[in-house]
Amino acid sequence: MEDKISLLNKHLKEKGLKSTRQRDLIVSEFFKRHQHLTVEELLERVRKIDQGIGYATVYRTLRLLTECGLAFKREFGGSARFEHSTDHHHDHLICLDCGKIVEFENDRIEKLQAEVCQKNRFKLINHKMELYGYCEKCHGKHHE
Amino acid sequence: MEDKISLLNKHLKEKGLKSTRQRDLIVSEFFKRHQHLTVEELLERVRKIDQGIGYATVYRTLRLLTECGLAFKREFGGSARFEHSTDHHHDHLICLDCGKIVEFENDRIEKLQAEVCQKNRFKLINHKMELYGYCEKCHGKHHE
DNA sequence: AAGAAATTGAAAATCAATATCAATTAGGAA
DNA sequence: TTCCTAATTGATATTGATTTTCAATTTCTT
Ligand SMILES: [Mn+2]
Ligand SMILES: [Mn+2]
Ligand SMILES: [Zn+2]
Ligand SMILES: [Zn+2]
Repeated sequence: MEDKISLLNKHLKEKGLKSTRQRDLIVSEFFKRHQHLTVEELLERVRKIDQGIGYATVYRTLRLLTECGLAFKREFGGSARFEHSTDHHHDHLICLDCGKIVEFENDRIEKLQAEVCQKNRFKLINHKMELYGYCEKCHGKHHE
Repeated sequence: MEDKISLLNKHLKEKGLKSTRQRDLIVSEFFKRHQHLTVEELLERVRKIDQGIGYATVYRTLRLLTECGLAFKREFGGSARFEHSTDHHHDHLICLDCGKIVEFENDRIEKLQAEVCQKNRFKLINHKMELYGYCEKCHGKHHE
């Protein structure tokens, strides 16, 4: 977390941007743990500490983090979610019932995706793979 | 196309829904060829034939087709796109420059996805896989 | 032909996200 | 420190896509 914040500060300096009480709070809450948060959820958390944080400021801060490569924006449907950026690419399993998100990496799939692109003469830039289903707990529920 | 329309009529009867001039036109334009159309694009086409079609009616008709399994809704970013439903599941390659959409099926990837779900004890319901990049033509352009 | 229920188009409402703007704040220069 | 300017903030308005509302019209069954 410290290195992430110093990377951000470096970015701010370079771009002539400023460090503010609100920005610092939002960033430090965001980096507390690796999760996939909506703007709304992060806003809720920072407001527990500073009542007056504006809605737009959270949007702006997450955009800033995304732009400087410290956060990834995910569009799973509904509101966008943001997570800490990671060294390795990963994809997601999403529970249709409770919303649980599980991350996975699968090199074999990635290789096959590259093959598909080659076959179709596409230069692959990025991809989105989301597996939707029911997590163990929720699947159990459905069978009473 | 005929069978699709008779399937739709069957669905309408069952649900006590009606066949209208507008609905029929929108449906027949939609089924003319297999494409991935936005509401806007389909509206444009039907308005060449009937000026007065309202855009809410196109939304409503595409929702109807989706609900009765005759259309798939795709969310590639920006406005939603709709395509004819197909027997076999397929995924998409999307050109970031010209928007070209190429369909593909890859059983090996599907198998691996199922494996990932098993490993994580998820019951897989559906998935989304979109490969974004540059088609041959557009990749060429970028290297002048 | 009559009547009930569905449908239509226009306009308003919704939802997530972005832009606007006056007031405030940060941080480098003096 | 104090000044100054540019960046930032929060509230609010706006946007873009989609859905809803509603009065007028149409369909379809009797
Ligand atoms: Mn993740
Ligand atoms: Mn398709
Ligand atoms: Zn679950
Ligand atoms: Zn292209």
